[in-house]
Amino acid sequence: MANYEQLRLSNQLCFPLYVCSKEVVRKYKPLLDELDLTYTQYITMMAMWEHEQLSAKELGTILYLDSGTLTPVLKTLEKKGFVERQRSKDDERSLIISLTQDGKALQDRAASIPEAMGKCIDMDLEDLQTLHRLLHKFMDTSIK
Amino acid sequence: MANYEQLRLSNQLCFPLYVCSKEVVRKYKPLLDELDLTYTQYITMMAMWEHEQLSAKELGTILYLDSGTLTPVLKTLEKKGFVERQRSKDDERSLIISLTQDGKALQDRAASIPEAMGKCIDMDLEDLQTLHRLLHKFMDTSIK
DNA sequence: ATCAAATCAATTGTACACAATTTAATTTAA
DNA sequence: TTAAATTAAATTGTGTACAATTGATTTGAT
Repeated sequence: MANYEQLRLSNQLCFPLYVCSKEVVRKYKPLLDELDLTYTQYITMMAMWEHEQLSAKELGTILYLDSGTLTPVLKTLEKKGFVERQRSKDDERSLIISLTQDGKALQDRAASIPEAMGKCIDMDLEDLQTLHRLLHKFMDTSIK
Repeated sequence: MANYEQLRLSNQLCFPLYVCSKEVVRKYKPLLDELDLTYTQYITMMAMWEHEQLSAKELGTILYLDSGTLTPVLKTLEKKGFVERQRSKDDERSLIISLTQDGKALQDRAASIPEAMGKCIDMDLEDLQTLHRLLHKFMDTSIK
C-alpha cells in the first residue's frame, strides 16, 4: 500500500501559490476596470511608470513574460493610447515602448489602488512583510 | 509632486505571487508532460486521488475554479480515460466525476513528482514551511 | 568581408481563467 | 401548487500564458 501523502493538495506549495495569485488578481478586477486595464496591462503600466521607456525585451525580463504574451498586451495598450511602440533606430529587431502623456496621467488614477487592495487583506503587517520577503527569496533562488 | 512609491512593482505583494505561481507551474511542465497532464489537469487529478468521487461543484470549490474552466478540463480528462462524467441520479443538475482504474493507476506514476519538484527549490525547510503557512493564512483570511 | 549563429518580435496553436449568459432541474414561498 | 427564485453545468467571449516556429536583423568567428 503506497503512501501518497506527498500528493495531497494541502501539502503542496504550488497550489496555495496558484490560488492566492489568481484570487488576488480577481480582487484587483473591480479597481482596474475603472482604469480600463486588465491585471497584465496594469503590471505592464507599473513597469512603464517606473522606466518611461523600455524595450519589449526588457519589459519581458522585468515582468517574466515572453513575446507571445507581451506582443498582444502592448498592442492593446497602444490602442488605448497609454504607450507608443516604435522600432529602435540602433537595432531594428528591438521594439521600444514609451509612455504617452495619457499613460503618465493614468498613474494618478492608479495611485489609490495599492491602499484599496491593502484594505482587502486581513493579515498583520509582520506576516505580510515575511510573505513578501519569502516570495522574493523564492523568486531569486528557485526560478531559472 | 506625487509620491508613487506604493505603485512600484517591487513593493507589490501581488506581483511576486503572480510570478512565483507561473514559474512553479512552468517547472512542473517537463514532469507532467510524461503523464500527459497539464498543471490544471494535475491538481484536478490530485483532488480525485483524495476523493475518488466528487461532483463538479465540489471540485470547483476545492480547486477554486468555476465551470467555465472546469467543464473543458473534465472533458479532456474523460477523453484521456482518467475520469468518468455522469449525471447524478438524485439531482440531474449535478455532474458526478469518478476516478477510473487508469486514473487510479496514474497516481503511481505521479508519486515521484513532489520529491522531484522539491529538488528544484533551493530554500531551507523552515522558510518553505513558513511560506506554506502564510499562503494558507492568506487564502483563509483574504479570499472571499 | 562572409556566412553561420544568435537575437528579437511576431505568429501559431493549445489550454486555461473568468465574467456573463443560457439552459435545465430543483427548491421555495405565496 | 405552481410561479418565482435558486442552483448547477455548459456556453460564449475576451484576454492571457507559453511552447514552438518564423522571419528579419545583427553579431561573431574565420
